[in-house]
Amino acid sequence: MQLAELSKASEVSATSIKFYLRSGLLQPGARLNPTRAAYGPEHLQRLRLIQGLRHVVGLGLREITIIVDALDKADGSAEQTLELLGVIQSTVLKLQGPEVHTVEGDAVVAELGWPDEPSEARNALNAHLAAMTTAGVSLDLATLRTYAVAADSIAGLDLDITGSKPTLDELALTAAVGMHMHSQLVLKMLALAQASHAIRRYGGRDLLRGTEE
Amino acid sequence: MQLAELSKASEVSATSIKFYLRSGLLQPGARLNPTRAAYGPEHLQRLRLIQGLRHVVGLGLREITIIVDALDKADGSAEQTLELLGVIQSTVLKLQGPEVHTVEGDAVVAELGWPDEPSEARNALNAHLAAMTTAGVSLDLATLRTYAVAADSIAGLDLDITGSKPTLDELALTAAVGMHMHSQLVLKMLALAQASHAIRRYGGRDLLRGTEE
DNA sequence: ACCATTGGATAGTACTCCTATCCTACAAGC
DNA sequence: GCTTGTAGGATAGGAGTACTATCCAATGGT
Repeated sequence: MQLAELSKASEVSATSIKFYLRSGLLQPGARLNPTRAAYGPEHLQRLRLIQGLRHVVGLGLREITIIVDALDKADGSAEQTLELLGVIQSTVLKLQGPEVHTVEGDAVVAELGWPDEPSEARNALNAHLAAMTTAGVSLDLATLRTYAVAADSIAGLDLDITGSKPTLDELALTAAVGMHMHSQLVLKMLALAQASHAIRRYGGRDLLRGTEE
Repeated sequence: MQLAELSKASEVSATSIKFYLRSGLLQPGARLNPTRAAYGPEHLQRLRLIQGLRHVVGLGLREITIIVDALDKADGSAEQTLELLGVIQSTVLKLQGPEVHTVEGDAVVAELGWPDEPSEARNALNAHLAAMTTAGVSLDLATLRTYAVAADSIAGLDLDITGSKPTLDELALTAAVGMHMHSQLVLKMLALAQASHAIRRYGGRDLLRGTEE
């Protein structure tokens, strides 16, 4: 398979494929001679992954690069695949941040019986709790506990990402799309729940109590 | 207060303020003469709102324009303030989408006893459910119910946005920052919960079951 | 041998969010 | 009254992202 064929099969323009090659998102094909290269099904798969991460999950090229690099490092062993899924989680859910520590985070972990181990997710939670305090958004431990219990009940459900995906690229795409879709679903469900509560409480009016009027 | 003073008070460069004026994000000041205008505290407030929406919530200028326009239409009555909060919710949580209808959405609303009324949030949920089906992300009703119950338990908590904010601009900023921070908190909590479940289940390894190796 | 194609590289486009600069009128001090 | 300086309007430029179009020499199939 050469460039034109790869382009047609993936529905990505030849120029865009060249662009991805230059950007390091796509491995170069096997060089046949100085001006020709052959691409295989792995390139098609990678292109599908890139397109999915780009247009379904909405990641930028820099973020896609992170996932693709992790993918190229992984060899298919369970350890490295778990590591890969961790990279995907932190990239899709934008967990990156400086290392922070908060008492509230520890309290939640202890209370829910979650393993007391450092992780990017835990650090992101801590960093966000600190940011909320900085931004002056009040948050008591009872609220946090409610969030944690809700998250705990959800978390048992959507881990079955790893059905029977033949390639790591497909696994990565399924995992990323699944994480993105589920997290967005939770957000939207939350929005509807809030709107519903507001309507039920105030009958569509009188939401404000302490305002003028 | 003239441009330079407004700039110093708001910590926004004079050129940026001019840019916001051109973009319609900031109302023009009271014209003193053809080349001079006076700005009041409402301009300072508006700038603080813009900066907060831009850098804390991470909205684009187009989205900020939507909120600012809703703000300028609102007169402080309860109805219009509720409407304003709806606009803020749908902008901050990115709920906009085409009108869709799904049976799952109706089932959730019925089951949770939420009022059976159309809303942007409900529509966004329906649209997202349809998108998940299209993307091939499996989702059974039991999972959806778990999400809904979790959302329901959370929703009762963070509606107390409307403490005693003297101006609509301050109310809008507090509401937007609160919604953003809480939704991100839920996402991060969910990530930690998932990571914790994974560690607890697999002891940090053997996450994969149906893969090679 | 020939002509289209390949792949490499450079430059340009579209979009967003500013920032720098220029210009002219006006205000205030002397 | 005159100079100096600042306001405010407008235009152009700049940085970042994600492509897209074009050019070109080497080459492969016919």
